[in-house]
Amino acid sequence: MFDVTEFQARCRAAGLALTHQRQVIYQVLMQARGHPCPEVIYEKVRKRIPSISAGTVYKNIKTFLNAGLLCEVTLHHGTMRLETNVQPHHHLVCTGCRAIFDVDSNEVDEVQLRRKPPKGFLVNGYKIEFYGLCPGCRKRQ
Amino acid sequence: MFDVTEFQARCRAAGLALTHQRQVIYQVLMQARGHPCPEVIYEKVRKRIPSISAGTVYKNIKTFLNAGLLCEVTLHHGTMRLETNVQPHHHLVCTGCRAIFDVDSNEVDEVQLRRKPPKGFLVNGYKIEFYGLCPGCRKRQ
DNA sequence: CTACGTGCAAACCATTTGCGACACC
DNA sequence: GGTGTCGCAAATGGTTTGCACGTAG
Repeated sequence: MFDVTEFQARCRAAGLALTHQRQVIYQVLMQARGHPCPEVIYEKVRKRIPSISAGTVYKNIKTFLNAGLLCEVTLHHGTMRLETNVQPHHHLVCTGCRAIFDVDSNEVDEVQLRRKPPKGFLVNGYKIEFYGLCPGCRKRQ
Repeated sequence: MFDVTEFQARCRAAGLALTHQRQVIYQVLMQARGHPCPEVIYEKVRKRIPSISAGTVYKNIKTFLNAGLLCEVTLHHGTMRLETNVQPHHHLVCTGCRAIFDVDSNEVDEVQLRRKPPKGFLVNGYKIEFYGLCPGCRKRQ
């Protein structure tokens, strides 16, 4: 699951100091189910380091994003949804409670743009979001 | 482009009063290039109705969303990105400047989940987001 | 005339920033 | 020992809310 040695190595590779706070934040991120937002992370981290500040959590999340240790679920502005799964994959989103589930790349067919993208746009990849209702929200309706 | 009569009809159908503010907001939304956030809309509306308040714009955007006159680009929390194109379609997102372009459904292949979604999840549809760099951001790099 | 819509101002929440103190390397 | 990191607290930015007044139906 969480491998300190590997985390150390990755930090060193990125030129980042290996602080206790960072280890805990990363560990919490890895162990978090779903695709937590920074606030949730902050809450969980605070259980282990009560004195930690929100600023530190936000700063380190940004640092991890820059270092490629973390991914943002979408690129749109707003509340971040995070995941340590850096491998390309897709998402299944509940339109009711906005829960997010992972869908492996090999579970869906390859997609290709039939036409050329607009003048000069360079396409690097894509993500698919499937929408629907999770079991809980289905019952509630 | 903007058809007052149709807007009237849609408002009546949804049981909404036809106010001047609403007409201007909707018109601005329709004429807006890209996928504007509420703030941008607010700015543009304010040029025509300087006395309008941000609250009114936000309230009406919510109203339009409920009435199905408007779509949110993503379901994730945070800053809204809006579009009046209610037809299903996909997006091309610039990872540099976060600009969003539309991609018509018939420009990409149909996608199917190869495996069953998690226990009891009911899938209604999907959206594809292509990522890349727009011409402007390509130059800048 | 009455319910719905508007403007205003304050509140809210997530996130960012600046800075002095502290810890990793 | 010096740069990078932390904690704190204040600032910011987007969005929401409550309420008194105004207007569409």
